[in-house]
Amino acid sequence: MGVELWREAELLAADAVGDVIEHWGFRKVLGRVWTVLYLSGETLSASELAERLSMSAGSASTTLTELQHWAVVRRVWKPGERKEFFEAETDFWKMISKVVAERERFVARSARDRLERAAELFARGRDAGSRERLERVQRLLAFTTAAEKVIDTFVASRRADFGAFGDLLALPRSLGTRLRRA
Amino acid sequence: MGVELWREAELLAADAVGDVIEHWGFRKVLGRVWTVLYLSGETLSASELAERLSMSAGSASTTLTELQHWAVVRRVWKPGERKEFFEAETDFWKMISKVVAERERFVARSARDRLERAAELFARGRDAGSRERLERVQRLLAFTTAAEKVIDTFVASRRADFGAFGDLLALPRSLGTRLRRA
DNA sequence: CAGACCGTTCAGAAAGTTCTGAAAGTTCGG
DNA sequence: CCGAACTTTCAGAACTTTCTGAACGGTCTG
Repeated sequence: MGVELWREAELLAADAVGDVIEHWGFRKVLGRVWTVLYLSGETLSASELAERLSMSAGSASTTLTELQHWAVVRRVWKPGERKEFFEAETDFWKMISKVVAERERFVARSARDRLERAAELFARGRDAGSRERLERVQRLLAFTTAAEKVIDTFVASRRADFGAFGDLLALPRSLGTRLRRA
Repeated sequence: MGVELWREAELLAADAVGDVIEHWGFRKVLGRVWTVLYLSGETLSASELAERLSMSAGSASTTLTELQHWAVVRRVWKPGERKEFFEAETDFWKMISKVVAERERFVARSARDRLERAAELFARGRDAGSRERLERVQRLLAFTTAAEKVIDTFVASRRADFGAFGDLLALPRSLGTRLRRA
């Protein structure tokens, strides 16, 4: 009877965390599963988790593998037990630095690659449009470089300073303004 | 003839930025439209943008309104012109602080509200499961409070320090360990 | 004040994502 | 090596998000 009460509360909390996690670009269930594990304070089996969150065995398997990949959940072997058990990681820094190091770095990198290809194409053009755009795409490139630097610093020191982005994107005064001054 | 060349490059760059922006939880088109505006360096009309990115007039309208909401694009009125024109915001800080202040704060807030309701429910339970879970959900609450503080500091100073999260979630030694010690 | 022009809205279409359930795969004890 | 216990994989279903295109409403011009 007491159990019904906290099961409801557990789902409420799990869903709240699920939303935050979804907002960070992951699936909601990832947050829900982690939360149920965290609140339980002990290890749980995949089937137990599937049952508590009414999800299929398949989904539980996929979700737990993914959580493990992000180092947010640990697989625990128990001697004598056929099933595998899982426990929540509680070191937030471990979790977030893995995500930032892997995922954010990847995004920044792939954006930079593509911007570089675009820059090359602009550089080939002889017309005014290409020349102007080349200059601006180079600003975007400087921006990705700065972003990569912030990511590295963050992973190393747990701090991020966005001051450097200040006016990286600002465009030089327009031709009209320049002429007026001269 | 020169134009064909840079139009392709422009789409490449726009799509690269689109991916980054999507990764941040917005629609890809938002990034694409901003990029075309940024690279062009001048104001463009909604129809011009729709044409360059092969999107419908409806989509262009919705997208531009949303970009404006995030203060990432400005609407510019030109005397004598029937259409409205748009230009890209280039002050990165303006853009990101608006997003963080509005969106991240909202997420943190709503997660906290729901965790508080869950805590109340756990507090009502008299059994051991509820008591243990109450303690842990309180750690999650402390976490959201810390997160809200980081957000405020970030908006005010352009810097974020995640050090405080360190061991906020860590659980006390388990019963077994405690007994072994005593 | 009729018609062209422009921006917005919204129902339904299209595209994209996530989940289920069943089948195949793996491991282990007997 | 058989069968039970458990996990993984994946095709298709269910759901969610995003886009299109047509209709509407406002505004300017001749």
